[in-house]
Amino acid sequence: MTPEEPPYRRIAADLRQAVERGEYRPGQQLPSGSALMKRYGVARQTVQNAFDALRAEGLVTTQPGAGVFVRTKPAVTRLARNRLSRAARTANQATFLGDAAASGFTASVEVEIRIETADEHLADALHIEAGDEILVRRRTMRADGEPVQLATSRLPRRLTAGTAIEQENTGPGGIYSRLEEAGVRLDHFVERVLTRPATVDEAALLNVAAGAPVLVVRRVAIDESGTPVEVNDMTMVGDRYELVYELAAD
Amino acid sequence: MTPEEPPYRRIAADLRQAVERGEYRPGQQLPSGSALMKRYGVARQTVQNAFDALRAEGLVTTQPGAGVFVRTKPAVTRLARNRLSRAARTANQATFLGDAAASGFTASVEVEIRIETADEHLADALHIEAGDEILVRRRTMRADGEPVQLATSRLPRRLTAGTAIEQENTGPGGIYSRLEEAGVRLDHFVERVLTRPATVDEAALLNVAAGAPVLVVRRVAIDESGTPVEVNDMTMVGDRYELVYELAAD
DNA sequence: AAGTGGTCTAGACCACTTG
DNA sequence: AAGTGGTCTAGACCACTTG
Repeated sequence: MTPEEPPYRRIAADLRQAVERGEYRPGQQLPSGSALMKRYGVARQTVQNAFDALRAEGLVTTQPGAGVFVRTKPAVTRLARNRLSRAARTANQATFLGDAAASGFTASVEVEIRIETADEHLADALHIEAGDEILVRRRTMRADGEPVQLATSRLPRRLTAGTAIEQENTGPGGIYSRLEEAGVRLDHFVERVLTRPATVDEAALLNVAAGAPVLVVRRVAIDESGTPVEVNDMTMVGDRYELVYELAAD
Repeated sequence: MTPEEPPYRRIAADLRQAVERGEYRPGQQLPSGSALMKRYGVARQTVQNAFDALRAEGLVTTQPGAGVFVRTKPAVTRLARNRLSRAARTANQATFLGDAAASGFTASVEVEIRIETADEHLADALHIEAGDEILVRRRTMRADGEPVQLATSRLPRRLTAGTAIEQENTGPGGIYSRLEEAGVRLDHFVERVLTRPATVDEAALLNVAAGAPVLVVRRVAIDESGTPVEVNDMTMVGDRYELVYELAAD
């Protein structure tokens, strides 16, 4: 670390404060690189370093050819993740479509369905044998056309063969309702939540900067006998999601 | 966007693949900037851009004066956040210390206790009047000496006056047990989880790069009459936490 | 003492957007 | 046509770590 703050950080701090004071509102353009070079008497790279820092913080977005703009905080998609009860399922259609509608978004989902065989990790998670057939549903969820979530569900093929779970449209209540119709009694779900920087592939699919925070949720559905029947890996754009959980006191 | 990939991205991609192939193991040093300048025939800044990209992804850490190193993935602190039941409380001491012990960390907590008055937002969240006295407990949690979480609890002073909640050490079961002893019947907790890039202040307190993902959790404790009795805002280092929630199927 | 990553200057070219 | 952000070169200095 240098003993005194490097120039690019001072420039970044000045711009940050200006935004916080409301001098530049969300969506508005910040001074251009050239303007800042003159104002501070620095080289191009120094201004670029300041822009990079502000972008990493998520305070601004940059549009090459156009300018640097204060980020408009998008309305949060509130995902009441405890809304997986039977009652909620029979009322709603698919979970994501319900959540998006509740948040005022136009939702769309793209589904790719495949039959694969389980590798060791997945076989372990689903209590099946490696090499067993599994049904894979890969989905891209969009809100107002913008991709906001990638999700991959995997279920033992033995549970899904001949059901609407292998169709694009799984019908009212989604795959959980179809599982129960097929005789599976769901008992509970376990969700593990973590965050990390987006990988390069995720960044491309979700249209965010590489390294931008994503929420990663693995949900496992467990039946009355304690057997896992579905593993759902979800990757959500950090900006667009807020997960809500309710926990009993006893 | 340039039509062909800029040189710094190709350098970053090469290094990423080398790490993925296992050529450089976690903790090991990557080739130095000078070595890469020669190997690729590029300027210092170009190598620096590659390093910056890999750091944003969280793949490497850089130590000025020493080198660029493959990040060692730290053992995850598994926070079974559904462990707020009465039974678990009476068994454990404080929640964080229990979690850390279960994950094999040496935990330490630094507490700062203050009495403040509620601003409008907080008064709204706690169902009290703006200006009412509140007890504020600001904590920094460390695992093996490294800061991993900042937490700020706020409770109406009326509930905490004369209890151990206003002491540094709140005793067995923590503040929830003290609240129940004082006649508060807890009913449930609501946790809202989101992620965002660390602010500059948080980054300094948590010893991470500005913009690194943090998990932000707001927990509200609600009593049997539906009144919120505590608001706890937590900021966790993204790398170090995995939150676990269990949801009933009906 | 030699090597490291971080930052800087001054100047250049590029693809792109805006009026 | 003028302006924008992104990237690059070539060279420099700095504080720091390593042997």
